[in-house]
Amino acid sequence: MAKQFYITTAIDYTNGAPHIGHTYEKVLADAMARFVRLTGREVYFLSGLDQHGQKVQLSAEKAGVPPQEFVRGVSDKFIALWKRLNVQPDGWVETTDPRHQRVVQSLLQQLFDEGQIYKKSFSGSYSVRQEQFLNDKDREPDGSWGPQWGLVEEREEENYYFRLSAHADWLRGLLESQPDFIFPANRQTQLVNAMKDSEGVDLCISRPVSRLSWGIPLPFDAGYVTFVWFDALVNYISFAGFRDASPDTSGLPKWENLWPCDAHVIGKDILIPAHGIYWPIMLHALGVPDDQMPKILVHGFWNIDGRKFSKSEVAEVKPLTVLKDFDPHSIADVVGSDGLRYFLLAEMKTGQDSDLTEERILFRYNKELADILGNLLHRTLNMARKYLNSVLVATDHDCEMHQALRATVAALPSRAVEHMREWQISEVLADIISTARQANEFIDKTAPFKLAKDPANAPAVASIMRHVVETVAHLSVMISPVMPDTAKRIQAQLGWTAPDNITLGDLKWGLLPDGHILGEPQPLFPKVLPPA
RNA sequence: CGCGGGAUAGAGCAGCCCGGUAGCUCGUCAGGCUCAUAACCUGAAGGUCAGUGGUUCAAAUCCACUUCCCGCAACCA
Repeated sequence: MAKQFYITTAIDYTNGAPHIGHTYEKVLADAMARFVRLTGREVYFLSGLDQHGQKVQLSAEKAGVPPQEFVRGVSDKFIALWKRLNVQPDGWVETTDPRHQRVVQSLLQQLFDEGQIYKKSFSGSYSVRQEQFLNDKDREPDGSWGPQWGLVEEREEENYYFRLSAHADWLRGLLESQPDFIFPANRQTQLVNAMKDSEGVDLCISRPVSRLSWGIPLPFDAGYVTFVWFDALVNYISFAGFRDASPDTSGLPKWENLWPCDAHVIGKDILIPAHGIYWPIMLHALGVPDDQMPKILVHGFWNIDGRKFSKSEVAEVKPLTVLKDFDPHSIADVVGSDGLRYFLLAEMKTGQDSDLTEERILFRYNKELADILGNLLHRTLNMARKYLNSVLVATDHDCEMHQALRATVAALPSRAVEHMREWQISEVLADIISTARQANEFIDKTAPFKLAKDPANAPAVASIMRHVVETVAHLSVMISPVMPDTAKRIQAQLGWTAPDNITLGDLKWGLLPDGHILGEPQPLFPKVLPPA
């Protein structure tokens, strides 16, 4: 079996409800997965949730429920949102899964046995209320500890550490020899720079059970649980069937078919140090060879009014007219789940930051989706019904404009593949909308609504209609990775269904055969107008 | 001299790697069309490409410096 295309997302922390940032990343990865499938390659898409840790434990206590119950509630919110937005991973991570815990413990035991994990003590300022050590970053401008920390005292604690520093030179070498380890390239530069002045610092991987009980116990010391890194990051391999000799591997894929990962899709906030330093070094320490290192795709953030997205600042945003707020559900309520998917992927150039504004959301929806694409289908089906009784027939009629339209459509797949080499989905979408514009222009220039007045022009009218309808059929397939529901709705109106396993290579002119009967026109994207 | 990104028509962006008198979408103004979700198509106005200096026959594009904006700053044990 050929190696599958393996794509993952960061796993989201189950401490609060999903917001637009979580949503973008999952929609991006989902569209990437669907696109790669459209090229004919098998794909395994993994996503999920990080459920352990201090904050979850505290939030659960505050809510007065056991952590399991708290985590379940938040997890279900993520699951419901992904379902609504057609984010469909093949594998689903929940770090409380026993299959995951077994792999984590096995890895830790291996590293402990090899002497890569050791115990040492640390002393520092400790906030009793927040149950955590503080550092200088947490101080107020005047150097004092803020009231949110409560009583701060000096405390000493023993913990387990992973010998991260022992592998720093190896990582520097890897970054030099594999310049495409991280995309976009400037992120790799940033990482290399960040490592220049790195000192010999090791990674703390544990917490005493007395402080943190909601986690995976260390296999070699029952007094501690695993702290974040060896729990969360390991999901990428534990749920990929790594070390699947354990008794229960039900539902897990075959490791040999997946690894190495083709794209760890993450936000720029967790590249350094987690995914850029800890993760490759962990893999290296575990014996993963250099040519089996994963690829990392770093995406940007959504800004609101030019500033970083933050809950406290949302209130200062200029008033919205039709959106309730920028919650993913609120946006989908107005422009639909595909409208939201389209906006997120059309608006952001993969790897960079973008602004999130109501104006842009409505523009993308009303102008591009409703006016250009939706209206194209609508006007065409309407004319086909009037002039052709909705039946496609063969004619010899042809001219330069027909040829030009066919050429544009024929070039779409290869252009899309080219753009997707750097995951520029926004460019693929721009091509699709541009093609729809060309089809609108084609209609205006050839004017079938005028030709139809004279029966002698019947072949020309039939040919024009057929060209536009065929174009829309191609567009429906091209746009399906981003708007899966819309693709189906377009096809339903065309009276056509693309085969489930259709690939870009199947997109030859003539998807709709002679005698094909078109369906009824129905506005695809009802306009969203602000209240008067 | 901490690191990275950005500064291009009223707005949002592309072009910069591989120098050759600036492009896309929206908005504005004017026109066309009438099949269509008051949708579609065409044309026009609008920019000395943040600033200064340098390299060059020629710079938005290369180099240096400056200004402003955004984000990050691994050791949260």
